[in-house]
Amino acid sequence: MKTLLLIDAYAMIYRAYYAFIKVPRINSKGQNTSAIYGFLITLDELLRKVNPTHVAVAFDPHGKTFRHEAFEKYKAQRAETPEDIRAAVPWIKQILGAMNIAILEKEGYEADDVIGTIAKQAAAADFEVLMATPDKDYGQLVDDHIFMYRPRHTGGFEKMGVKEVCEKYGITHQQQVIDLLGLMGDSSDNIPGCAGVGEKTAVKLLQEFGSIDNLLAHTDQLKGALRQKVETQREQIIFSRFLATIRTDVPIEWNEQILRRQDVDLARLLPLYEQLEFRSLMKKYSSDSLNTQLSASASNNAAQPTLFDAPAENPPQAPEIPAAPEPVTRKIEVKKIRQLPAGLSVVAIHVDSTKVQESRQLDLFTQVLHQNEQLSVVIAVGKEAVYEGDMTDEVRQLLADSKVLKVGYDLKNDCRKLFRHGIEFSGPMFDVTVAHYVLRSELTHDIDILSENYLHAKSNADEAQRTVAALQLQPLLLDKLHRSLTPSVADRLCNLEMALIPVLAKMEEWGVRFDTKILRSASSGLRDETENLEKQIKELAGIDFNVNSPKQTGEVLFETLRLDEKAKKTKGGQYVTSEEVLLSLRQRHPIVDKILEYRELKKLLSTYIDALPELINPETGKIHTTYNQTVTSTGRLSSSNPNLQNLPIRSERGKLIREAVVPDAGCLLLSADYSQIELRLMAHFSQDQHLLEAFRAGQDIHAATAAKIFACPLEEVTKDMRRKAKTANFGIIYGISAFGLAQQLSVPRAEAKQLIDDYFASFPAIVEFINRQQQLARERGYAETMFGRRRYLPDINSHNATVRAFAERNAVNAPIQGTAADIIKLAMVNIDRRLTEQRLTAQMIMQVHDELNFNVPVSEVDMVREIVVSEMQNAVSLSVPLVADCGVGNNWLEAH
DNA sequence: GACAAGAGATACGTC
DNA sequence: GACGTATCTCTTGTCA
Repeated sequence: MKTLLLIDAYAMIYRAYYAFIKVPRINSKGQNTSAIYGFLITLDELLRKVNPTHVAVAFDPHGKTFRHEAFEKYKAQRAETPEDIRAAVPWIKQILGAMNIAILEKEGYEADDVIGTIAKQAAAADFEVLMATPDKDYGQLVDDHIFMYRPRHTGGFEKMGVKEVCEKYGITHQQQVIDLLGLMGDSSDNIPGCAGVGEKTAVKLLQEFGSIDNLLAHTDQLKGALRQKVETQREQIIFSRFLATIRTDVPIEWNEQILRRQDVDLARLLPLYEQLEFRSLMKKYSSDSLNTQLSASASNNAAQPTLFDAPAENPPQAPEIPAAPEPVTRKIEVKKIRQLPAGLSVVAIHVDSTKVQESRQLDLFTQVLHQNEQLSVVIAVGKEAVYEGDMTDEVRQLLADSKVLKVGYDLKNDCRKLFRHGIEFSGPMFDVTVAHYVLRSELTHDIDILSENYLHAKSNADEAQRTVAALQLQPLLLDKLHRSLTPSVADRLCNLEMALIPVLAKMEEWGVRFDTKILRSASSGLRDETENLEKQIKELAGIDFNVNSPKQTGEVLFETLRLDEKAKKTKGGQYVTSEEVLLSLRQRHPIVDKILEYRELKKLLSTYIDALPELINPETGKIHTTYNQTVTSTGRLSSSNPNLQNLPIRSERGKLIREAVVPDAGCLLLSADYSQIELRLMAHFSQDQHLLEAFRAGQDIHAATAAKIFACPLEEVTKDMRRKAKTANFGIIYGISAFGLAQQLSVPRAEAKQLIDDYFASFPAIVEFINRQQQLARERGYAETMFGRRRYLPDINSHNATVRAFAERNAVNAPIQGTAADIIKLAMVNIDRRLTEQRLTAQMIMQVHDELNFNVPVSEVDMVREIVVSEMQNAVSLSVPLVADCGVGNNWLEAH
């Protein structure tokens, strides 16, 4: 059998060169011979292992190829070939010539086209063809006679036929390599592919659609981001496929003779090796006769270099580097604060944080910027502050002056820093990000983006420029708010949010104390338990896998153990392994319960027990969360770093974490939460008589609902009836569907539907309320809270039923959830004021949507309780009582 | 090719 | 319905 070895020269040279990159081979003349040496080593290994009867090495020509003509930029952005590689090529060609190995190079075509064409010709002549190259695109050429011979990074080569290529890439036909590369691209071959699509996604798409053509014809079957990517990059994908396609019709004549392997011409070869100082390679040929040849030819060496003196390729021109633009430094005039013009009413404030962000040392500097006759004051904190001047009494007065509007863009943070230094910062303030949140809660409120959108300012501003931008944005946003919401509504909402800023700043700054002993002692025990469970899970599965990986867990449950033949899949094509699904499989296999328990413990450990102690500030010994005032679209706050609004409470083991939330020494934790605030609002908004009565009578609202739905006396309501009524109540608030309700209750869809029908029949006023909210949203394009806070719902008139239904649920939920948020915010502002007025040292330290928590000195408990409960209950007046329950304890769990 | 960083998906904690 | 975080998986850029 005749065997033809075809080598892709550049691909192998690159590979060889980088193999020596750490310890390059430099000879005594300073020449880097890594590429040449590496290539020869590889060539030698190939010849020994394959022992071909025929061999050829293909090079890319210098000029343009047909691909360049199709696409000008093709390979334009490819990094310049390293000079050492350029210089190596003429040497390698000389050496190949001395070895009598055919060099293939065809103008207008790349090496892979030449190899593709010759390979097909050779296969037709009954050769076995091995193509030595690391490039993936050669996969498309393999057939019964043609194989890839890919270098393995562990050493050696892998012979790949049709079967191996298909297996490696997860495709069914080797020709799909073209489509695969067209989608995933190939950086080494400069094929762009579809950005954002890599190997995994490309394989998935090909498995589903078979080809690029079919994929592009059915992009409507794709979802989300992927669809976007594919649709916007249609042309690039098609072009990438073109680039990835190797030609097999290059006009070259099949000439078996020149490919035949011949003896090495040592008389030519050894002098080359001598010059390159490849002593070890020379030894391979050492024998007496060879030595004679060597010494005979050595005398000719002087003439040899001339062959290479004129390099085939010109060295690359050093690209012209444009001079870096001079950094624009704006000299900022520094003035003493006492020079402030009289009658000033608006000042922009910013506490600088560039130098010493978290310093708690008292060392303040101020700077005054003039901007359009208005003023902004930049206060730098820390010893290395860049600004001149001292923290004067004038600045202190300014910060506390109730006649000066303080404008800024992250005033909560500024408040925190000043508060930390005992400097009062109060009275009218205007944070432009918060104002913009009131205007359009669903958008982003980043100061740079606001500046860009409303002031057409350039991005990458520094803090001083941002402060000035805030000053300019203030009247603009105020005007927009007044026009959009009416002045009275806008002022009321704005005042509420702005008044909340220093309250939140204090809450964050005060922080929450955690008993780390409780957490640490729980940690080791739970870790043992999870490790134990993990072992058991793997034993039950019979294989080793990562239990933390939903993907692998799904494969174990539904492929290895075959627990459910019709298992649900996610959008991404994986098995759903959510708690809900697992609960339904508990009876099928003992592994299910183990996984559920493992997940519960793992969650507790990684999200809370092990994470929280890390977030304790060493200076204060407390955890200082961040309350985000501008993220939710409903008006709620959110909490992050850490999120203290989702500490566990439901599960037995989770309660331990709330036990770790403790007051300071000499203090108690006081916890007050609104009772059923959302359902009370529902009663208020809908004026449903039964609900109103039940709340006025102080009944258990879920039991009362059950009595109504199931048409029985209150005394006869069972636990299960109450549970269903409770779920239905929440479902109504969230605008849940029959499907969702069925899932929540794990009852058949029909039963859930019946429950909803009964609920609506029992509470017709609620049905009217829901219809009214949705109708209003359709007409106005937004939903609105009692305080006038808006949530815009552009999707309410969407033609897509799913999208529209989501907006419709929001139309009901947003006013309820949002009004509850408005109410507790108002209560927070009022409580803070009362505590200050009465000179109490109790600290409001946490807000969890319908609940407030305080660190209270024992002596103040009664007074604080009275203030908190009355301010919460009297924040607004509804048609039903607004009830706040209050408890006190030595930890959060006890206080509940 | 190995590695790190970032993005997206999945799951799950709260109200 | 509203969130934030941990983890895994995949893509991409960087350094060889």
